[in-house]
Amino acid sequence: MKHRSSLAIPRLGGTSMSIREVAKRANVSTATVSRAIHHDSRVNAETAERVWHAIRELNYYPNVHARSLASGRSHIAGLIVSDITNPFFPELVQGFAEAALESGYDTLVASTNYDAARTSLAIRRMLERKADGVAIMTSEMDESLIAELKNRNVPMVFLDVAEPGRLISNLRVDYADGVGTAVRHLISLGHRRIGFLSGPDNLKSARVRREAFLECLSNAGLAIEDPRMVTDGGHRIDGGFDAMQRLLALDERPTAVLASNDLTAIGALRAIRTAGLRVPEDISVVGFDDIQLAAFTDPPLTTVRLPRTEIAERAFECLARNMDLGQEDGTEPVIGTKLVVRASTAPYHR
Amino acid sequence: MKHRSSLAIPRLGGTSMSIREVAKRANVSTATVSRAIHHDSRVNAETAERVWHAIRELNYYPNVHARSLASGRSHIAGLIVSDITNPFFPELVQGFAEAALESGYDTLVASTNYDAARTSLAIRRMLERKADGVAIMTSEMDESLIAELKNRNVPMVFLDVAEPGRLISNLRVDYADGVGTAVRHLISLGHRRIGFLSGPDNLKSARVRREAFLECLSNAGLAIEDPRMVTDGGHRIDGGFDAMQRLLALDERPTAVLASNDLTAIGALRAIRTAGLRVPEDISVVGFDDIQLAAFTDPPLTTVRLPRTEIAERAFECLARNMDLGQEDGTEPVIGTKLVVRASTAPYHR
DNA sequence: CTGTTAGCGCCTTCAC
DNA sequence: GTGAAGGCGCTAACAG
Repeated sequence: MKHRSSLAIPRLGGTSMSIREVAKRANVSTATVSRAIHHDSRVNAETAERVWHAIRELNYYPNVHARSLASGRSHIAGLIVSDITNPFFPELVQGFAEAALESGYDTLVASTNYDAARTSLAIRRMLERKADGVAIMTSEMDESLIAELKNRNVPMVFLDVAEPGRLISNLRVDYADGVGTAVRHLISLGHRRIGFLSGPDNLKSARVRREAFLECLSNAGLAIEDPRMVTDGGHRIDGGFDAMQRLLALDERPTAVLASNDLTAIGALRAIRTAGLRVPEDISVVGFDDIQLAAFTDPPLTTVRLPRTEIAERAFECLARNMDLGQEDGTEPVIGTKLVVRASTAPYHR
Repeated sequence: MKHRSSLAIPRLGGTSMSIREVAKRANVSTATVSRAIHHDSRVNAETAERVWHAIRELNYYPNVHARSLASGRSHIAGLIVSDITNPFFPELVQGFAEAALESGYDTLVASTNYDAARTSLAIRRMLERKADGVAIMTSEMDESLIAELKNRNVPMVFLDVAEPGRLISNLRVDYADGVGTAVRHLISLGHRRIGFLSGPDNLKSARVRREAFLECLSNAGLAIEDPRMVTDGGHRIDGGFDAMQRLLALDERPTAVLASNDLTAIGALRAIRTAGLRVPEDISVVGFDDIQLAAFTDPPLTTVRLPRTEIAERAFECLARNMDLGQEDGTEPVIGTKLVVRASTAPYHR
């Protein structure tokens, strides 16, 4: 019989005790301990109590790796985001991780940095760690890697970029509705010349918002003539700043602008003030997302709230449906938005 | 001989191929495959190449759980933060995760939400997942759980709250220096009545900043007479807003204020503007941290930069030192700060 | 209701 | 330089 040398020097990671010692202590087999831990109804209540007693006494807890290996389930939920540094994501991560935790899952977060190579890496890590399900909350996705996940029957949930299918869910955000509400809000305030600070064109959600904006204006009989009224703000503060400056330089500058996200709107706020104009007296500004900061800009930003915590929770629910409930089909919950009126919008007055 | 039923229905998580199939394909034993994977110098170069070829052909990658189980190392680095939703942390998480990834570690992030119970839970999870090292970047720490990590020889690194020791490192931020630079900056601009928006008193780093402020003023012969010039902003935007209002209500209001963090400063900015005053013309404001947002407030915030990415990288380095280099002692790197002068400070003029 | 036992996939000593 | 084989800690048949 071979023994792993029982080192005198404590090796890193230390030595934890195993199910066997609990078994010995409780005078049962390891199988029974395992059952007791999993609250298997077949074990005698008294026996179970004895086992739990031993567990507590020994301060034992299971080795998840052994468990994963034997059971084939890792109890890890993957979450892939674009950039945790973008204020949109932390709440998403938090909400997801929390929901996961409640169901006994740890969350493995990966950031793609909007980069294809890192996206592959992220998915690779999910595969390696054998994530039981993966939420992909980014738009840059690598089809072949996704296929790999699909092949291995890993449930997935996307944010607005996929069709639901077997083990694949999709959260559908009703951007059009959000944009519509915002535009109608501006129109009802008397604005007629409304500009749009769009997001990156390769972002589907950004395209959807822009299209919705255009359509909405057109429906209201306010179709845009000057194409320069729609300009790219890149979904970032500096981009929004530059884009707004472009709008301000127009002969007929807008009396109100809608931004594709809050960061852009914040940049716009600054550009307007830098130009010596006031918000909302001279120009009204509406954002999109309602990041925490939006309530604290100057003036506080009127914006369309995208409920990130709800998105996170729904996303996990979709996965849990497949992971824990044994369903094989995907779903497509719709995520609503809500206009939050603060102080960056006001009635038009010439 | 018993077989695990080879299901017709693909079970979740799918079936991945194992080292054995690679071995077969490369006409070697599993041991050799294992060695090749780990670049063990004892394997013949040609053999190794054959193995790698097979690996690529089969698109094989190792099962980390089996690996962890057998090797006793999880290649997981734990990171415990207070609140990922606080703008201070995302960059920290990102920097840490990136550094970890480069060394082949995945990061397990846990959020304590400033709550003791959740802190225990976080540490418990680290233990369960057998993290090879844990960075604890929060101040609420549970001594007994920490002891548990210590017992199991899990390397740890703290941010400014612990003494270094065996397998324990500590990052020491030179807050005093940062505060000093900021105060001297204000003094050199001619300010004499300087207020301080402090942080929560139970936060060691907040206390250090306040003490440093007091001492610095006193050294400059500007010791504060009115205790109301130092008031708690709670390290949050709304707290900063309220705190600043209190300062503004003073008979002799300050001509400049230093905030214990940027969030507080942002709240102060708003309070000042709301009161009809201007920054920096009427009051200068200095923040602390230099969160991304600081560059985009109005006016852009002069602040003391706390290099979060550097902190993150150093933290991982400390762990790696124990995890990978086999060192047993801890270290205590000093993290410097740097004054970033933007537009929220200006010379005093009556 | 409980015990026995064969793996899960990999690493690692030992023998060749 | 390579192979054989035990064991990491746990789960899940299967047998009682």
